[in-house]
Amino acid sequence: MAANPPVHPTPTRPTIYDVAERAGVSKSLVSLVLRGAPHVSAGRRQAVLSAIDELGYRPSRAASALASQRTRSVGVLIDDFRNPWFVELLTGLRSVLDPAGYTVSVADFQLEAASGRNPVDGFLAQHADALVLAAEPDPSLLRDVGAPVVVAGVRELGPGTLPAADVVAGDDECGGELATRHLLGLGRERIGHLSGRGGPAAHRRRGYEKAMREAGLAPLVTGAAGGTTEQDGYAAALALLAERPDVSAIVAANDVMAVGALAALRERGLAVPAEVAVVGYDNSPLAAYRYLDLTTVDPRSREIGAEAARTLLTRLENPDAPRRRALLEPSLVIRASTRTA
Amino acid sequence: MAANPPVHPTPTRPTIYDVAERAGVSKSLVSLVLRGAPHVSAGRRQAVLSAIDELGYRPSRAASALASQRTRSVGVLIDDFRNPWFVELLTGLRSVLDPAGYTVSVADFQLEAASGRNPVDGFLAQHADALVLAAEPDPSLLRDVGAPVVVAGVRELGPGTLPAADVVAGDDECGGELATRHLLGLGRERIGHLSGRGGPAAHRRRGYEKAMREAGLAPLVTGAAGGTTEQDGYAAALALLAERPDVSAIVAANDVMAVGALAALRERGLAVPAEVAVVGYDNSPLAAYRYLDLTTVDPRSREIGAEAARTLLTRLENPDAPRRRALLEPSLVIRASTRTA
DNA sequence: ATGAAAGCGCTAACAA
DNA sequence: TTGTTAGCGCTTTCAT
Repeated sequence: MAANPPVHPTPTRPTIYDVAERAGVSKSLVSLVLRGAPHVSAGRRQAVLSAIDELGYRPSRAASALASQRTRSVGVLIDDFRNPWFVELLTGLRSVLDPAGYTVSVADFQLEAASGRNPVDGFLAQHADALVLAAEPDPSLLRDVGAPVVVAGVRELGPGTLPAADVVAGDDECGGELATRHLLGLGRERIGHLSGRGGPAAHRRRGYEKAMREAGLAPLVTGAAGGTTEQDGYAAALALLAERPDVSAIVAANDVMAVGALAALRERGLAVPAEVAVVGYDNSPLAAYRYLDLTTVDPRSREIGAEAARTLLTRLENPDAPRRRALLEPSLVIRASTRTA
Repeated sequence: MAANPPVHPTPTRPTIYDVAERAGVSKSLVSLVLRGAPHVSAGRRQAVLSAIDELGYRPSRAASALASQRTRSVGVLIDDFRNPWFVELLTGLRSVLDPAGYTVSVADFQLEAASGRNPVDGFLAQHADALVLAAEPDPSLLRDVGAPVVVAGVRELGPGTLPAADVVAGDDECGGELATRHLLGLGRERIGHLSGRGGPAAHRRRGYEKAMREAGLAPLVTGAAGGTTEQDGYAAALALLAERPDVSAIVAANDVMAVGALAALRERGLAVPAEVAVVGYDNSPLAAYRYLDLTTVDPRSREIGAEAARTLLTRLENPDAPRRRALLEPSLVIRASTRTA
């Protein structure tokens, strides 16, 4: 069939060829200018730059990736977009990846899994140069990852997983201790803990238990087999109150669980912090809401992100460097939920 | 120079060539199998499939994008990762884009802007076939977007922007009315509104004002020049209370602002909902927290996402189809913050 | 139903 | 300092 002449002059995007022609140079020179090569004469560089501008040229990542076998991009796998702790992590990551010329693309583990896709595969198909895991993924997802992986924010992966990955995380055990000792320092002794499944929760729980034992007190944990949402926090708090109606303080495995606990306490007519003090974990935006004003452990997610990025860059330069494993020390943010007069 | 033999057997990923060789067919056939072409004999198809499996082959998106000039990917630009309304939107988008074989990649406008990058450029460089804007972006970012754009969730762009974009959004004006009429139906008459900058807030405000006028009441709006965060909500609520200490209900431009208002009301010793009823907007996860239990307008973000995706697919098939502009009707979710008795 | 061959837009030696 | 020249891995006519 005869092709109809296109109605609009085919808006095919300009290539280096077009730029080169317009600037009166070769494509290689254009490529050099784009990559900021050092030995290009000012005149030619300027010519190329204006040609780029006039044509509205944008380099094709696909072509560049194909030719160079690298994308200068890193894939970041977030645990769950609904838990906004990742925003700070991302900010930290970008603060070092951006200046280094890397692009970051993010995906949400929950969402991907819900679609029946393997998010790691997705990044690999996109030729991400490296992966950041801000999640505790199923080990099976990680077989044959050819790219360097940094686990950020989660202290440990399941047994046998990814021995080669670098890890940059908050010291959750220390954080659990910190929260508990704060409460002990306030004179509270009947301190319960709301926990959940998964590595981070387990470490936080361990910290709580350690602090309790060292104070000669018996730990009391609920919810350890459940999830870590607001609803789970609510349920775990009810369980705690049922088992020990006289609790005087609660350490939650994260901020949203702490909010769930607030609801349970209100239902039982217990005043916070007067009768029961509450500490969360994550220092999420939630904890700072005036209406909640939650004391919380700050894992310093932004710094974790920055450090993870640095680790990544190092690993990219030197694939055989020894495995890195950094634990950042958390700090405590004291707010109204533990402030007694 | 003589190439040193690589220390590790170069772990170069397999290509269609490798697959073809192993399966004893041509590269073209492999490509056909990958694309699910109809006229391939079962035997060869099987051979190719097992070769793929044995080799752990993953197609290179870069090569495919370059050769086919399409990526089957759409870029989604989120307003702000901190406001989790986008999660439902994304879920809706993916519910139709996934089955259609499209990949979605997301970026956060705030984060990108903070890095001094143009997020739209980023998507374009990645060869996204189309863009979804779940934000109200600066018009200047959108010059020369060669790809179809669908604006999702935000009703209107600034003047003169992107006349060619399709729009799928919630009817925010209707939502504002809905919230206000609900309060009026409860017998409240001294209803104030907390507003903020930007299109969505403006529409919601208009709905509130309309409902008030139709009820013969004088609207009272604060915060219209400010932001839309929890802090802004707190400040706007204080301003409202200063101007009209006897308010009996508050409509907030979104859920986080409503939470800010709760704090202000508590500070003033006003009981919710007994003395002051509060309505939010977005039906975000926040509103469902038991401790907050906020009546809120549900824009039906998931459906907006699905509809936006359908619109996108249509546009991709037919670039010259007439511009689409759909407004979904919001509904009200009634919770404790307006439940009297 | 299957194969051959010509690119897609760019990078990276190498040559000049 | 700049130009030439091969590909990178895949898609896509066009033959067969």
